[in-house]
Amino acid sequence: MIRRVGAVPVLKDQAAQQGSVEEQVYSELRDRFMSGVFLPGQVLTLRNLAANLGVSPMPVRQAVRCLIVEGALEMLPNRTMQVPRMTRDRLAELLGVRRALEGIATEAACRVVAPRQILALEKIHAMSRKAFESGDMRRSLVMNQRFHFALYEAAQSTVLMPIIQGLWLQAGPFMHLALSSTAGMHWDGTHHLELIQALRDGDPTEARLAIERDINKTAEALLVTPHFATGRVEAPERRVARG
Amino acid sequence: MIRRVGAVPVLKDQAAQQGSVEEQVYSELRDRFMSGVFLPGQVLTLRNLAANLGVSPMPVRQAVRCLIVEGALEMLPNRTMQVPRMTRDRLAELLGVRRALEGIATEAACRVVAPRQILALEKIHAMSRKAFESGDMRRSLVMNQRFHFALYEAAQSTVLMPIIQGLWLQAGPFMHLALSSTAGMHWDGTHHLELIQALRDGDPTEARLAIERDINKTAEALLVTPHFATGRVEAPERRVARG
DNA sequence: AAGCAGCCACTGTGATCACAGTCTTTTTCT
DNA sequence: AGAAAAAGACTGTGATCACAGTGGCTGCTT
Repeated sequence: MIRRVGAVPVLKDQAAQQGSVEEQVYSELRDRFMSGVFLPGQVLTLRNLAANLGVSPMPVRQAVRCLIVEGALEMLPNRTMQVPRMTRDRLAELLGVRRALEGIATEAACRVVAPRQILALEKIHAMSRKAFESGDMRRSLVMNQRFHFALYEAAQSTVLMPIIQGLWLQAGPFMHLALSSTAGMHWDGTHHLELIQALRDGDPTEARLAIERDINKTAEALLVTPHFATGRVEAPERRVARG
Repeated sequence: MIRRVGAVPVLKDQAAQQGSVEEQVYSELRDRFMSGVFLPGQVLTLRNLAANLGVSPMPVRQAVRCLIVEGALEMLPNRTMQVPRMTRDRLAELLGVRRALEGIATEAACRVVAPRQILALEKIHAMSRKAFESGDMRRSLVMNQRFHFALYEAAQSTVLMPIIQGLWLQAGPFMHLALSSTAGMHWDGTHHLELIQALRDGDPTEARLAIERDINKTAEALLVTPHFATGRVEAPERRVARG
């Protein structure tokens, strides 16, 4: 990638990283959504994102369009884009669909998972626990996400995986906003251990139940937070310097 | 919309139809996927689509990118785009997810559906039956799709609806290829009537079972067709005349 | 006549420019 | 001083151009 004067290239410009600039932008923006960089209600503009990423507005346009289609971003009637605010109803729906689809994915994964993958899950869970105990909720959340995705990846479903990723993408900004504070302290990874045991036992039904319990636990923690959409603006646009 | 010389404007250029050109293109392409205009394996190019729709390649680029993200379109390593071929495994996955999500949507719809909407469903079902009996499988399939979406729309879920649409979008080209022939003759709308009755009775569980039976019936019809991806090309690119 | 090299049409991608809206801010008038 | 109006900055959108990579076709060479 070509460095441009006056820009801050955030994208790794390692040789031939992968694919087109638009794909890199898309991937980078997804990461930001999943890791809580963007806040619910925050307004994004094409040119600001482009300048921030050190690329022209063109690839950003397409990436942003895709994010809108996925529901990760919202287009207001004014044609301005903002990361959606969360309502209780919408969150309940998202968690309900997650429960159904991640349950299916977990059953499928349990039938084909390799011992090596179970070990990887244990490792990720340990990192999540460690971050949790040291109070780094942000990191704990990211590792929790990696745990779930590592599990579903074992199912090798090209149908389920993109849909589940889309669900996390939609819930990402709110989850980080709600759980990065001390409100997230109610969560512990108990159900992850139950899941791992079920995988070892080769018991798909129990594995599914463990994941459902985990999602229910997350739901309990999320539904009691006071961060739902109200009338006021939660995260005003962070304007960049001009001139 | 401005008519351009030498082009065939397919998009309705009624005054201020809705939104941007890109949205119209996106909507039009979705309709084509859902109505069997595109065949599995068919290769699409930006400039051909643009010429065909009577617009510049720019809005088509973004619309196509969104379709790729949704899984309706596939990008080959050559960076050419083709509508994905279907495999038995992939179809089974799609139908499995459909069963889960449309089951949830049906239960939700059953709880809030209005008598007027049930009447609308009966009307759509009648049209589907009529087309079916007159041998117009293409139209029967489209009406069947409208039946399902009218049902799920009653659930008013902004989470479920886009996902279900995405699933139909992915299966659309193959369904039309497989069922437009006499192979689709095994299907009848029996389960639709059972569903309508369950809606009248206000019995969500029975409504869900009726939809699941309907999807299973579709699955039986689809899985016996010989149209799955093989080595040979099923639908070579339809090239347009060149100057 | 068969094989290989070179050419040409065509692909998606990215940048730049122009334009019509919207929203804020400033200016002007009462 | 307050309200209305106009000017200006900034938004997403679309069109056009340039470019590198790919594929297939043509025509020369052996």
